[in-house]
Amino acid sequence: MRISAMRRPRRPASTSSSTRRRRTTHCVRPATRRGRLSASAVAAPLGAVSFPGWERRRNRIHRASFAKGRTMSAEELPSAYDPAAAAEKWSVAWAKAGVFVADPEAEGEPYSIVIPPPNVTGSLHMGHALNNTLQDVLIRYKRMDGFNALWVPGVDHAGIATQWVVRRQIEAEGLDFREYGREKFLERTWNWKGESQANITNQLKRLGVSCDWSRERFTLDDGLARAVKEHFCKLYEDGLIYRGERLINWDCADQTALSDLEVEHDENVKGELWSFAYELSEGEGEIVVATTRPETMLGDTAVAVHPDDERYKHLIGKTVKHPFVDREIPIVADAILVDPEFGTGCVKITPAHDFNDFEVGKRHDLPMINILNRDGTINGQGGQFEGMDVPTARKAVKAAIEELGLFRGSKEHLMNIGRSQRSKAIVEPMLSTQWFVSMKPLATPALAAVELGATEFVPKQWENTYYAWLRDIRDWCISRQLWWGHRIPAYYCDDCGKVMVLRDEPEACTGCGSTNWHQDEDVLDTWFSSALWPFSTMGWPDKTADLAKYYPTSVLVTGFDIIFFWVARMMFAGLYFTGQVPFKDVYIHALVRDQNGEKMSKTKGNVVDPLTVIDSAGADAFRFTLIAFAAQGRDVLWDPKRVEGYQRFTTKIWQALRYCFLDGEAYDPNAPMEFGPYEHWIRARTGAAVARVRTALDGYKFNEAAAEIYQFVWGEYCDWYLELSKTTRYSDTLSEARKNGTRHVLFETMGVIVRLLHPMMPFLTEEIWSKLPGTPDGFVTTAPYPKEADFPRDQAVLDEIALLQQTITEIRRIRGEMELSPRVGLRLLVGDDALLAKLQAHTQALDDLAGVQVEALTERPAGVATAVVRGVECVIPLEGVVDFAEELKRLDKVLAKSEKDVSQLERRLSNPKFVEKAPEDVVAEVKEKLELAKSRHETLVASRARIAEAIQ
RNA sequence: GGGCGGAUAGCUCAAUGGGAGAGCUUCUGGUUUACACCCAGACGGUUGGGGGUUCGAAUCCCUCUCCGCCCA
Repeated sequence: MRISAMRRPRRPASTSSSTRRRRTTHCVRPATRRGRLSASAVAAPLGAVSFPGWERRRNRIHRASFAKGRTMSAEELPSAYDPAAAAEKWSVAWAKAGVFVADPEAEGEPYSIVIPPPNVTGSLHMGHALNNTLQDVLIRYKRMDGFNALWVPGVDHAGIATQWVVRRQIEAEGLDFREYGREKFLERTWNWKGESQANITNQLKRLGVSCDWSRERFTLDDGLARAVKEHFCKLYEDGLIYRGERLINWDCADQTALSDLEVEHDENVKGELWSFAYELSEGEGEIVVATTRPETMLGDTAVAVHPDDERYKHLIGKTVKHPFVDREIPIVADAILVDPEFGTGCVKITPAHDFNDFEVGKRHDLPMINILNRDGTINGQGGQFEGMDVPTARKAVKAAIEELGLFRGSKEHLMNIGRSQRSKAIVEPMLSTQWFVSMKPLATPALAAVELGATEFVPKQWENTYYAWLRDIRDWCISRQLWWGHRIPAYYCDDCGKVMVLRDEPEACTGCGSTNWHQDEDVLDTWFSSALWPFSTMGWPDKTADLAKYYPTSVLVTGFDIIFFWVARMMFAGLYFTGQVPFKDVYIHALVRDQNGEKMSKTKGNVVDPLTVIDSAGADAFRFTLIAFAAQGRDVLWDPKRVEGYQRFTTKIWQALRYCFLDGEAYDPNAPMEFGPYEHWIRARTGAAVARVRTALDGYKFNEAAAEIYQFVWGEYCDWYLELSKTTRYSDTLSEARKNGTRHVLFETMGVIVRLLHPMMPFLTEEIWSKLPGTPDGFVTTAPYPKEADFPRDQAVLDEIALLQQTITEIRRIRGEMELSPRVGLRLLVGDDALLAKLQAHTQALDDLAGVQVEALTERPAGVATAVVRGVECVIPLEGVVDFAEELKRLDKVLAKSEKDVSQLERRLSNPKFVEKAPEDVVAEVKEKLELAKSRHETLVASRARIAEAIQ
């Protein structure tokens, strides 16, 4: 049964306070208010902003402002935060002031990061947004914390990826890529690079990153080209780069060699295991082999059997006849490759087109016959099949073999197909002359550096990935038959054929003196230049001030997908050329996926564009969302709802700021000020929050740092301190010094909040900082990061306010559960003098926040609701207000919970082994909990009995 | 074939051996103004299944199921 409506006067106990509040309110609402507000609303910058998501809201809020006519302070505060305007304003201001430009001569321990350079293939995706947000959090945190911080930005030419993009553009115009020509292509690609770089830079700036743009680099710029030449020449001189004919992965679409890492494998593709017979050259008989690639038989140079296989032992050393080309093929014994259990136990060997067969070829000194042209068609070695592409040749070979009667059956077979990561074309293993890096000597120190802890991965588990690759490393094919990239600094004499590897073009052949020479047409693998990034961007191979100050870098922030491609290669290049690891920490973050956990990709159409999110929610909310999602070792499943939530967080902060400014004019930082318990409390809580945020950031626990700030701002500062501050602000018994103290702490705490939050929400915090009174001039960007030691820890006041909070929460719960309107004024009768005294120190707060008047429990009214605070019974007289059957029901529910609490705690303590073996403090804690639970339970039982009695 | 990661409230995610939290959603009550993008309160869980270690397990070990990734 619902209570009868009983209007509760604002302050039942003291009507004076309510009139007083009105008076106070009048003080901050001068008669001229209306005129001022209209003017300021017209002048507000909001109208000029094109910001789709905020349009509706802004209009509404502005109408509300007109209607309400609130005055802030001497400086009118806009009624809503405008993220687009703030972003624009502060990006320009920071750039103009050069606050992110690092000075190696300046003081401060160095803290440096080099950006993982985005590819100039277009624009940035969510993964980049996450990656750069995390770096910005770190660099802003450290910069504020007194470090000499440098964050080097830049972009990567991304050879094959960019070439592919531009090639598609050319082909979309109906032109042939090869005919287009190298020179024209390069010109066009440079233009594209300019566009893409501008696009990326703009995106990064919109995100609010604090890179040092004066140091922006590009992997193909002059300085880095010099570094790459040095890299190549030094390794060559040291015998770690060689040119040789090896089996490589050939991309027939791009017509280039690829490294092992650039090949993706499609798993469990349905294919055909196709068998045919080779007839013995001499005598009767045949040997049956099976293959998934019948056309490769054109390059077969052996058939292998297991040496112990009785079926074929007698054939070892004999030959079979190739049906299409004039070639005798030996039958060899190979125990490593051949599994006698699989198929017929005979394996055709094509050393020039299969990695396993290549090894067999080396073991048995077999001829290696390349049957493919660069474009993937069959060459002259293929006889009658010359000129066909692979699929055509496959059909034709099968038909021809069937015609000869050598076909021996076919069955379905699941297999893996290698494809080019970029062109998606099927990769053909092919014998080819390329440049390689000897990896073993480079990998060893790179492994040791991580094993010994010179570089640490976070989370640590990624070190296993790194180890696994480096321990099983193969030589790195670095030449690419592309046009976009660093040209290999190798020169060939046209007369004597001498190979010269030089930092500068030769005047003449160093062998024969001829001036007829040509440079290698090929370019280097992109990662060959990226490997140098941490030091090439700082001026290496010169000895620069930047290198001296900022190298090795402090941390590399990147995704796990390029641990092999990039992280490992930077490690061995860094160690080889500088003798130092390139970074102390490697923070590996997750991939951003869509809500279904799928990788975002253009083909799936599930891509979320960072700029769209920034446009609708603002960079601050967007960044905060990414940070809150960035739990270690877990993928980020993008959820638009979360952005909305954090957008509301920005609003909440802004509204809190407006509250601080309510009588901002009255605040005087130089006037006398005193702090009350609430001021002492929030300052102690602030110190604790600062400590937690710092701990989280120091351990790369980005999501924890975000959660701590969110909880502190919303759950403590707004929900409690702001409400409690009203009791002081609107009081007419408290001194002006107390009120000034409250205003001071409101602003002071807001100042701490914006500094704590700045690395995550740079624009909002800078905007607020610029408006806060009592803060030093300058940007929050360069203000000191808060320290725990700045705030006194006052355990007594923490306990006092915790008690107040518990009491208020208990009463609110009773109100909620019994559906008592907040308008209904209640009395709270406390049955313990000590508790009563403590609560009476907060009568105003209990009235404002819980709507109760605190009194001693002298006589017990017939009908009450019961709250138990610290084991003490507090009753709320409810006669005529509430149905006691309801209260009985409610108490039964509470009792059930309380009983469960007690029995659980008792069970734990009744276990002698627990008391014996568990740490003392744990046992003591449980005992204490039990005492509390018991006394609470007893009180509740007694209360219930009294109510039951009253009903009868 | 080898390796790694994940499975926790309806949803998205936290919680590094001391009886599981947040946001969103849902439900109840509230606009006497910092904020309805708000406030107050409630509901919601055999932490994928099974076994083990331990006084005590979401957490450590084994095993099974499902999902994702890397390598060969």
